Amino acid sequence: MGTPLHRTLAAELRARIRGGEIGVGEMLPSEAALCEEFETSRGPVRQALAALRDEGLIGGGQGRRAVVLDAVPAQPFESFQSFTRRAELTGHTPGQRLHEIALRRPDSAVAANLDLEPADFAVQLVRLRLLDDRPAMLERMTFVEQVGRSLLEADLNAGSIYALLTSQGVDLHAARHTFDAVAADELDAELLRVQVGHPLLRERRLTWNSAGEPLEFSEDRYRPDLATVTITNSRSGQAGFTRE
Amino acid sequence: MGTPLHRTLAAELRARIRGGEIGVGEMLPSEAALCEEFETSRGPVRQALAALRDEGLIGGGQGRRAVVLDAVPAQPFESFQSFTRRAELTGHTPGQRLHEIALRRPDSAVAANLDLEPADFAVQLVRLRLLDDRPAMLERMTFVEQVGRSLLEADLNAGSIYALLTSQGVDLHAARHTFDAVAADELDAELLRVQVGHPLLRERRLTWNSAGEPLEFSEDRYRPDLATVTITNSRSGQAGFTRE
DNA sequence: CAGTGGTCTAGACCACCTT
DNA sequence: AGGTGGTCTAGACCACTGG
Repeated sequence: MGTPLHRTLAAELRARIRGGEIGVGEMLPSEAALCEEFETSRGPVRQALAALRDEGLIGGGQGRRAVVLDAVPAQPFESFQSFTRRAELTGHTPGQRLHEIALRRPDSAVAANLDLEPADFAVQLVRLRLLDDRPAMLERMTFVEQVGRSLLEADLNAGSIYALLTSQGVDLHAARHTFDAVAADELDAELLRVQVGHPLLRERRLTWNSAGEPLEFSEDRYRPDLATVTITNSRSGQAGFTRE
Repeated sequence: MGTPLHRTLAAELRARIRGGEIGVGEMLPSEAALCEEFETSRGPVRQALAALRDEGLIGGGQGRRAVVLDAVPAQPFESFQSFTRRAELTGHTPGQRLHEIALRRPDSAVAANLDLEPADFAVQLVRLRLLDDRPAMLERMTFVEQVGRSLLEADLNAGSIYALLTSQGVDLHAARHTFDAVAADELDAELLRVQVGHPLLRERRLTWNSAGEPLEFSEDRYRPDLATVTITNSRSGQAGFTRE
């Protein structure tokens, strides 16, 4: 025996859900029907359904057929890191306008987060992000010089920085995101087209490689009427992320 | 039939572990032994063991006896749901002051999220949360009547609502959290001791059971100088949560 | 090697939901 | 009333772990 039957069944059902063959809100076949289709007994079928239930993919109850609750996205890390990816997942058109990019010594707070010496340089950029052509988020990013160098020559009005860096082999492995709220300053107000003092959702993010070395420290500010951050978590431990 | 046998078994084994009858690092009886002791077949025994495994209480593997890993599980889900738990984890002292609790028909937006009919009642409460005696967060919670009833008689100035509900067997299985920023309204300003219009971090949360039925819809507002939300995610998929 | 858990079968009865 | 999932039984074979 290779893979257990119940794992094969769970994978098959996940594929049908993800592929849209069974849409959100629609009912799964009954356990009896699945038994017949896969020529097996109820044991493996129920084990597979329990796995999907744990993942939050399906719900239901006694006497009722199981119902598809969600069609979970595949790559939680990437979709959480990349504004571009998230926008595409939620059906919006992402855009961007570079405001500035510079090679300079970052201020001491940023340097401390990136574990830099006072003399070290970093690549900093300010970029306005658009959703369906409306200004939705302002990002102030700082990359350690080694990683940021290539950005100086890249076309930053083209698309996702994360996709670019990953394609160049940069090992973006994990990140810590901290959320709070701030009042819009003058630059925020100008670029996001809100009043000075308007409440903005702030995300500060430290990204590091698999050796634990910091690569990026950034601060993003969201217009709350155009963009929010959503996290789904369940008791089984799985978590998924979106922003829209 | 009243309580299913596998639940009774799980409760009995939990009690033995929590009571120290089977210490951390010690082995559980074999499945066969448990079958004999409780005069049942392997089905219910395995279902009970699977529940303990889910809770992180026991470990083990093919060919090996199950081993007690911990007497009290610390679930990532719970630590993300519970302000009390998070405060304790970060070394702060949590506190709370109940502002009001009511049984009423919620407004239509809340009712829609909880999938309620216009005539349905729900339990709503407003509670100020403290960190080291300073007002840090204001929560406006709504529970479906079935779940919220027990809160009307509970001492809500005592501690965690999530711990209370879980101990009563309420199946809190998954949640979706949405973050943005809002300006403080008059109630926020009074209780959190900030100016009207001050930026606050807002979290809206929908919690549901494993059948996919909504149980709770809440809105929390954080003073950004006293409390933030932090999420760590990595390419390997697992995610962890804290707020401080 | 024997013991153990992982998996699967083929039934059965009950409680609940829909009709 | 019939369909459906929740639960339970009493077997069976396999893969892995341990002495």
